Amino acid sequence: MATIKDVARHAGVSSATVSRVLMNQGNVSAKTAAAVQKSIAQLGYHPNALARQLRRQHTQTIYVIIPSIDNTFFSEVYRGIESEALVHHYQAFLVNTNNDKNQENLFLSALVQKQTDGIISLSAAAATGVIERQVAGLPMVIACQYLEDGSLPNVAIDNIAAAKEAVTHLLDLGHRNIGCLSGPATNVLYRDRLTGYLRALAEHDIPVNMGYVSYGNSTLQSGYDRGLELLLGHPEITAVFAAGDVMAIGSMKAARRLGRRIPQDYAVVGFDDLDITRFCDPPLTTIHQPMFEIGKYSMQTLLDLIEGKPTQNQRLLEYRLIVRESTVEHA
Amino acid sequence: MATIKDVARHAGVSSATVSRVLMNQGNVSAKTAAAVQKSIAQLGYHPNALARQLRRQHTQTIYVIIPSIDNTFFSEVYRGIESEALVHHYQAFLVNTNNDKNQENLFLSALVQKQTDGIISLSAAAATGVIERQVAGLPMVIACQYLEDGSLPNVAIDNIAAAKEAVTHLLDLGHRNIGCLSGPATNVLYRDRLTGYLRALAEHDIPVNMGYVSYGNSTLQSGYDRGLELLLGHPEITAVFAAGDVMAIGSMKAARRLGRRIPQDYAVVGFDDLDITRFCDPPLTTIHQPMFEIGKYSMQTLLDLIEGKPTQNQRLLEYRLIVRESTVEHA
DNA sequence: TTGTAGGCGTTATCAC
DNA sequence: GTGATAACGCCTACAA
Repeated sequence: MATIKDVARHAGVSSATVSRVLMNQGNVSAKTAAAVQKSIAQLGYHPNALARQLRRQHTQTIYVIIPSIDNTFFSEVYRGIESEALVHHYQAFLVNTNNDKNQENLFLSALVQKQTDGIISLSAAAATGVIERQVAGLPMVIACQYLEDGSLPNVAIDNIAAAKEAVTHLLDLGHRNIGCLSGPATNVLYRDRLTGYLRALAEHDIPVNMGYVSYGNSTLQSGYDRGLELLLGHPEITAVFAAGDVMAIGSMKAARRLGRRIPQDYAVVGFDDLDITRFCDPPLTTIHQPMFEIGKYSMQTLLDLIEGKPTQNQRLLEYRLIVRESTVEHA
Repeated sequence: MATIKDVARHAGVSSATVSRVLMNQGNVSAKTAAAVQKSIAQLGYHPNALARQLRRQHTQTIYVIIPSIDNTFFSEVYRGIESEALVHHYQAFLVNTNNDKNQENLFLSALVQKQTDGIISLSAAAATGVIERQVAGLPMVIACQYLEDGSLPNVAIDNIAAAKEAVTHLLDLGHRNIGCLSGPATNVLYRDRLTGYLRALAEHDIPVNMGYVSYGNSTLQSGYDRGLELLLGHPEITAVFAAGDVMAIGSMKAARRLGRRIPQDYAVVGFDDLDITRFCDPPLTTIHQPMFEIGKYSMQTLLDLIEGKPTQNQRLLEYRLIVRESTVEHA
């Protein structure tokens, strides 16, 4: 690989001059500039980002930590991040943790070493405390999730309220035996949504049957498995609140398999409003999360952090219930 | 951020010694090693990867270029790459081009500058020639796609043969008016699948009606839109071959909207075998691609390239037709 | 307008 | 076993 010195030699100037034309920071005669450009082209020279960043002490780079790359929810959030990053001339890269706490830790530590300018994490699996110690001083924001001690800025929606609204919708339709397909209890997000579910029931004086709540892992298969169990174990259930669209869709297949018609025999409401919810049969009633905006605001917050500006520690965006055809009045 | 010098000073040794314990490369007395470790912990020192990589001239890092992060097909391929990378102590990062040729070019050049050890691209949108010139010498392999001049190693399946098999399945069921939902004609992949479609028809002496083929962009919405058009413009069509599951699923909604029953009135076959195909209604007949293996072999090929070993220039993996309930004998 | 030189944080090669 | 020291490729005072 050609270095700046090679270019300098080739153009018969000093490396300082080459550097100047590289950052086209005036102070170079048009003539030398042209010569240098020519040499650059001829040698196929690319500046070495490692050296440059080492020297400049910043990278114009941020990394996004994603818990599971195969959930389109995260893709959409990421698109928001990316678009905002682009505007500010930052390059966004991605890492995938596969929902693995160790992976997350590993990446966190790798990223500090990589001297990136900042991190946005869509995961908060690693223990609180560990995270902050890892990144010690490196700008970082959490999106969609949050740390329970509130130590890192985060942007998300109010998951408790949203879940409560979803379940209330079911209650308003007359359902009384409502199942809950939750995610791993280790995840604040799912704990919050479960809380919302419980609160909605409480407000309607419906006694809680913990046998009605099942913990999956937000895959289609687990939505199917847990959904099947739920229906088999508690056939009196007429509606289900799934704490994620992916599980909701999995559970719809389980219901079909048992001969339940959706929504007449079994109403289902999801969470997230993934694209696919408009295309499944029937289209899914769900909570819409402003994924793109979450991404965008996370990036803005991160930029503020990077630039040392004061930042809001928590930003809650608007969600809304989208009623489609998977829910209907209880017969 | 503490540097190696800070640690050295704190432990009362030279930075060379600290470096030695960092790479625990013997030649350090147990006692000093312990002292150094202690200082490292106390100062919360993390080696600066930039400096290290600059010095070492390699990064133990590879980047994967993904055309659209929201297609779970790529996620699965990526998982294969990642798992293989892990084994060989490489860190895999991701970049997303949003199917944008300029983005792809931009990233290519950014990655060269980043001095990454290698690139796996699941996209080949940038013009042939441009790509090679960009990466000039940097190990790179293409997965799922390929360059038409064969200049970069690639691993994929035989898309022509696979598409032909899918369409032949439809023909064998007695369908004669078969639509084709293709992707952008600028993409070799979709051109290949279209070729497969045409060959199957030719082999059965079915005259081709180019009005039966429609070009979408592999989103659900576009599957729906193009599917609707197709059915509206050519109601005699009884089956469709979609060159991707995502479009297939979109088109199923279009068919339902027009009152067509799947598969009785409208048979549909997809391509890829995404997870979701097992969970939609009816489950989708499709071509299974060994996504994880594609990823794994790409990474292996890349490693060979990095280590200067000889590599196969093209590796074609096994696909297979999975018949589910979205296709049935033509009435 | 241009060149010289020092340093970013490491590691590797020498000596001792 | 340990410590100077040079170098990786670049940028930026400072001089000229």
